[in-house]
Parts: sequence; C-alpha cells; structure tokens
Amino acid sequence: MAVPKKQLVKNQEMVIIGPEDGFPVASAKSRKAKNTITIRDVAEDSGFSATTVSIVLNNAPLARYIPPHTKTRIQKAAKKLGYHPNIFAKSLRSKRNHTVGVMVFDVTDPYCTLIIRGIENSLYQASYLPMMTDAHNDRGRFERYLEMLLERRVEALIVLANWLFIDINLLADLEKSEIPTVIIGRELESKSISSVTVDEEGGAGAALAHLHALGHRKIAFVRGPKALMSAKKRWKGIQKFAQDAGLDLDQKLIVDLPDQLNPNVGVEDGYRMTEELLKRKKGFTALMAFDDMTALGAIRALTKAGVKVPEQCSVIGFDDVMPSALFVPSLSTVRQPMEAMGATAVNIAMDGISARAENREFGAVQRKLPSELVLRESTRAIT
Amino acid sequence: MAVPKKQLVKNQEMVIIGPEDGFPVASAKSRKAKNTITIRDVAEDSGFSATTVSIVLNNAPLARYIPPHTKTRIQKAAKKLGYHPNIFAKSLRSKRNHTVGVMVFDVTDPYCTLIIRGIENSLYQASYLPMMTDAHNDRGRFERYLEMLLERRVEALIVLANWLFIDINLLADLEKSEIPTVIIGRELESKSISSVTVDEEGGAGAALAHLHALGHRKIAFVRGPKALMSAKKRWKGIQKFAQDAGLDLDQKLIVDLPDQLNPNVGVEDGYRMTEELLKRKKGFTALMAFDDMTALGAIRALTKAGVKVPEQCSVIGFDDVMPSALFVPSLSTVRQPMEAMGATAVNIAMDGISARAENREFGAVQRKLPSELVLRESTRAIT
DNA sequence: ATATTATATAAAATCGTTTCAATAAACGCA
DNA sequence: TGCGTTTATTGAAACGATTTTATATAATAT
Repeated sequence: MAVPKKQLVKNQEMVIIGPEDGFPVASAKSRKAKNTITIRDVAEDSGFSATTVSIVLNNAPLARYIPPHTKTRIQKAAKKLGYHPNIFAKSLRSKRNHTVGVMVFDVTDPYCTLIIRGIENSLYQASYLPMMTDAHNDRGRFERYLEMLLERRVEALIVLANWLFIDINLLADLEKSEIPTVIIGRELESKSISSVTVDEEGGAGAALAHLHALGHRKIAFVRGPKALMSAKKRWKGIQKFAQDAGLDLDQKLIVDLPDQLNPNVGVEDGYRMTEELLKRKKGFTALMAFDDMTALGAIRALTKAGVKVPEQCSVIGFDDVMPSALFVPSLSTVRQPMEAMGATAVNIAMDGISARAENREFGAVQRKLPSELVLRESTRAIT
Repeated sequence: MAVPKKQLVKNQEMVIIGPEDGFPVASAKSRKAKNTITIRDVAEDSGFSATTVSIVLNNAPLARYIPPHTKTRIQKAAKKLGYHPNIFAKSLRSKRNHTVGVMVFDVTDPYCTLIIRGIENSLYQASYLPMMTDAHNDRGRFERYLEMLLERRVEALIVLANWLFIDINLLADLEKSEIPTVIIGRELESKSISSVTVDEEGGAGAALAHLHALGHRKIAFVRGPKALMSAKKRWKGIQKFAQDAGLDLDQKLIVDLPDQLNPNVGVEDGYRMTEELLKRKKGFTALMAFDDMTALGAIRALTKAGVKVPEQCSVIGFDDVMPSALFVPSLSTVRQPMEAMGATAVNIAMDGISARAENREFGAVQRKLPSELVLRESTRAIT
C-alpha cells in the first residue's frame, strides 16, 4: 500500500557514463558463446547440482534440509551471474504463468479507465500481470483476441463489458473457455461465468429521488439505447421510484438514445436528443440523462437554448466518469465504484484460479456493488 | 490458426462418466486421466508422428514434401481433438512469445488513453499482445514492474513517459535490459533507447503565434513544472516566437506550476495559479496554459472572477486530451498525434525485434512527430 | 543397372525448469 | 554394533513443443 511519494528527483543531468568499474554486475557476460544463464550455470558455479539450486532458489519444501551455508553459496552465485529463471521453462512445468487476460470493449471510453486501474492494482498485489486487449467494439476483434489470450494460457479472464451489446454467441465463446471468467458491468445468468455489476436500478432510483427531493416534478429523461441492458435497469429504477413517490412520468418528456456502438458520440447524441426534447415545448425543470456523456451533451444543448444549468434546469448523469467533476457546472451523478469493481473482479478471478489449482469446484459468483450519489453543481433546488 | 467454432457444448451437467459412446467429440475427454491435448495425441489419432504433425501444423519448410492427403488428415485430427499448441513449450524453444511490455506512468492521465489505443492497435496488426503496467507515478512500482516484465521475457518495451520525472537511474535500468526499448514522450540522448516525441517547441510556438495573430499582446502564461522536460521545451518555443515577433513577455504575467507528481490535480493547480495571476492586477487578454488540464483550471478561475472566456480572455492549452473538445467553451489547443505516436513506437519496437531475431545491430532511433494546432471556441480575436 | 535426387516420415536431441526417486552420510538409540 | 531416521544432495524423468538427423521408398538421370 503505502508507497514512497517523496524523491522529487533532480533529474535531467544525464552524466556521460564513464569507466564504471568494479561491482559484481560485470561477470555475467563471460559464458561460453551463450548469453543466457541457465540454472546449470549457477549449479556449476556454485558447485552444486541443478536440483539443489532449484530447491534453494524457489525455497521449495525440501529447502528445509539444506544448510544455510549452501543456500548462501547458491544465492551468491545466482546473483553474481545475474541468473533469471526462464519463465517459459518454468511455466511449462507448472502450467502457470501469473497472467490474466483483460478484455475491454473500448479503452477510449472514460468509463473504463478507473476500472482498469482497479484491476491493475489488485493484480499487482497478487504479482499477476494483465494482458490487455481492446475490441474496439468489434465482435470479430473480440473473438480473435479471445483466441489469442487462450492460446497464451492466461489463468483467468476479466471482461470489461462496457457498452457493447454482448450477444449470446460471445457468451458461448467465453463459457467454452474453461478458465475462470469474470464479466464486469453485465449481469448474466450463466452458471460458469462470474459477474460484477453495480446496482444501477437503485442508483437511478436514488438520482431521481434526489431531483424529487429538490422539488422537481417536471422531469425529462434521456434514456439509454434500448438494446443496452444498463438502460433497462436504470429505467426500471426510475419507474419504481416514480411509482412509490407518486411521480408522473410524462411520455412527452422521454426520449431514447439511438442504438449504436460508439460511446464517444454520447455527447453528440445527448445534445441532439435534448434539442428534440426542447422542441417539444413541454417545460421541464430537471433532466436525467442516461450517463455522464449524455448529460454533458444535454447541458450544452440547454445552454445553447438559453436555459441556464442549474438555475433553470437541473441535470444529473450516471457513472461519474473522470471528466464529470471538471465540467462547468460540475456534474451531479451516480458514481459507480469503478476501482472497487475492478478489484472485486480480480478477487473473484483469483479465487477461481486457486480453486482450480487445488482441483476444487468453483461456482460462478454474481456480485452487485452499491452505487453512490454524488452531488455537485448541476443540480439545485427548484426556485 | 483456425479452431473449431462449433460444438456448442451443453456443459455443466457433469454426468458421472459412464459408457460415453457416440459422437467424435467425445474422445477428447477419454485421454488417460490427462485433460490437455498434446501434439502426441494428435499424432496418435492421425496415425503420424509428432514430427509430422508439427511440420504440418506450422507449415514449416518441410511441409512442402508432405502430401495434401496427410495434411488434411492431421488437420482434421487436430481440429477434432481441439488441439492448441502449448505456448510455453513453443516459447521455450523459439525464445519468442509475441508479447511486449507497455509501461505507463499513470493510466488515469487522459493523455495516455489514445496513445495506448495506438499501441494496442499496431500491436494487434502484428499479432502481438501487450502486457500493460501502470506505475502510479511511483518509482518503486516502476522498477518492480520492469523486473516482472523482463522476467517474462517480453520481446520489447514501450514506456509511456507521461509526466513522471524520469531520472537517470530509471534510464539505467532500462538500458540494462537488453531488449528493444522505446520511450514515448521523452526525448533522450541514449544510444540504446529509442524515443518518440512530439514537436513541443514548434507546437507551443504555433499556439502563441495563433494568439498573436488574433491580436493578443498582453498574454499570460501558466508554465509547466520546472522539472519537467516538456515544460522547458514548450517555453523555449514560446520564447523563440516572442523574439521573432518582437513580442514582449511580461514576467508579471508568468507563473509556474509546482513540481509535483499527480497529473489529476492539474486542474486545481491551473485554477490556483490563474487566481494568483489575477491577483497581480496586471491585465491580460489571453492565457496560454501548460496543458489542457491547466487550461481548464484557468478557465474556471477566470469565469469565477467574472472574466468571460473567450470574450474577455482567450485561453489555449496543449495536448488535446479527450475531454478538451467537450468543455464549454471547447478548448483550442495543440494536438499531439497520440495514436500515431503509439503506432510509431510499436513500429520501432518491431524493427528492433526483427533486427535482434536476425542478429543484426539495431541503433536506437529518435523520432519527432509534428503537432497540430486545433482551433475551437476558447480563443477569439481581440475586440 | 546403378547412382542420384526428391519425397515422406520418424527417432532422437534440445530448450531450461521442476520434481521424483535414489543415495549417502550423519545421527539417535536400543 | 546395527538399524531406522533425519539431513543433504543428486541423476534422471517429465513438461510439450521444434529441429536436426536419419531412414526408406520412389522417381529420375546416367
């Protein structure tokens, strides 16, 4: 955890590298024509067998019988020669490579960034490394990448299902792969694939409740693309709250984002749909957008139309994507605990890995994390 | 290559293994206690030797002597059994794993996103996969990751030096690793490490020229942290243009961002430094920020102080980071060709890899890409 | 008819580890 | 003294491919 934050390096400076004598680093080169140092080189140099070297260096169970004296001799030799075990050989025996595949549907979607960090961070703690792939929202690419990852025998798979309309075949491909698999952002029914999602229904409900509490009654909605699971979930949460609170949802104030793939035109779409909304001349004092990008587009459209946000119209988004806090006005939104989601996914994956290593059965787990309402400048009590 | 796509397994169910008759699919399971299918299984099944199988499946030179009949037999068998060559065994011989290490100093920095995409995309074209690491701007973490990547024998290293103050030791570590290494975003003098940079001097000059052309003469500057190479470069470009154009750079209108590591407080810092600037009561009609995040902070501060952007003060940034186009007003800036930078880095790395595969010498190359002025709403002619 | 070459396949060596099974010395103790 | 452990170490097998070398037949050339 705690990491050195100081060391404000003086940097640049770049001295010309001089004689640089001394230091045990040198001798690493003097092997006979071969440049790679194997365990046998260490064995020879230390005067013990390869077996013993292996045992010592891996601190295997048998190491308990090896006297400290021998151990240090071997370690010294290894260090002197700059020995690094060949990981291919190692993996060949152990069938493990401490690598997991991370499949993203679109890295440029800001939604991914923090999740990726969450994944990376947890993986790091476990001394695992991610192989990251980006499907560019393209099926074929996704499948090709899946194949590549399986070929490489990654120990687990984490799929970041932002946005893409995952269809059944994709799932089948995933299920066929017999390694622990976790999907982030997409709830599913599979018995063999785990999932980490956020409580979108609750989050959307809370957002609406917030607007309601601020006194808003005429509320417009820019819903997500119909084909998107998230859109359904969020809308359900909205309906539920509306019903409970006796709030009327005016059909005239509801528009849908079109079904298309590119998340980065989210802003454009939000802008257009909001214009559409304004065109209907049905007044509203608050607007709830499918996500932050849409909300941003909405704010633009409103501003352009002379409607001040938040003075004349509150706007709330969903996700709490990185730039949301930076906009003017900063965006009220529903935060998805992205880093936590990444971390959770990794935990599940790791459990799967160790289960399989110990030949235990490991059932898929579906975990749903709570979302969090983040109140900023874009929402305000009705005047 | 081509792998069986059908066999939509009914899975789960996990029947106690009984007679298990019928279907050709079955036999894959009935190996003697072992679940993985090796080349020898394919050999046995097809009635040829492992050697022949290997030759056929890899389409090795010798494959030219093997009759089509045999080939198809083997391919059929491989497909039937769902054979995937064990990549560890493969790499163990060939010493290649089609993997490159990508080291980022901070993924949450929006500057990275498109570069990462550029890297990923080019890598994909070459059938390589990236192992992505994120140093969190921490030295120790960087070094640990470097070690992990080298252990895994990545074939090349691409370092995305966004922001971090790379010091001499870090470079030494990198140089010691004897694999092709490319740094993005940091020019350097090394004879063994390649680099891809953008023409920051020219870009900064062009930005200032733009403001100048709009009629601005009293221009404020929020310079980057002194320790940062980019800051120096950009300032140099500014000085050069100022000199050429006979523009006076008022010391009172120049402030520096503090030397610290976190790029995400860029906005905060920009805000604070701009406040400082305003406090000096020396009027200015345009402000040039070190980067987009700083510019955004500046806009906030100006707006807060009642100075309208761009009506009363133009603001220009640097980088063209993803959200910059989305802000209100959208930000004029100097675009770094990020995807191209990533692609270029990969190309260099690939050249290095093939050079080394063929035992050729490969000198480091330093490539500088042109930047591009992007004019949006935040700059405007003086009234 | 015989030497040569092209075709077709296989046995064995190799890559660098880890692990199993074996051996040998030292130790405890009846 | 002898016998079973414990301690200390090792040779050889295994991991799953590729590559080198070898072998056998068929086709062609001389």
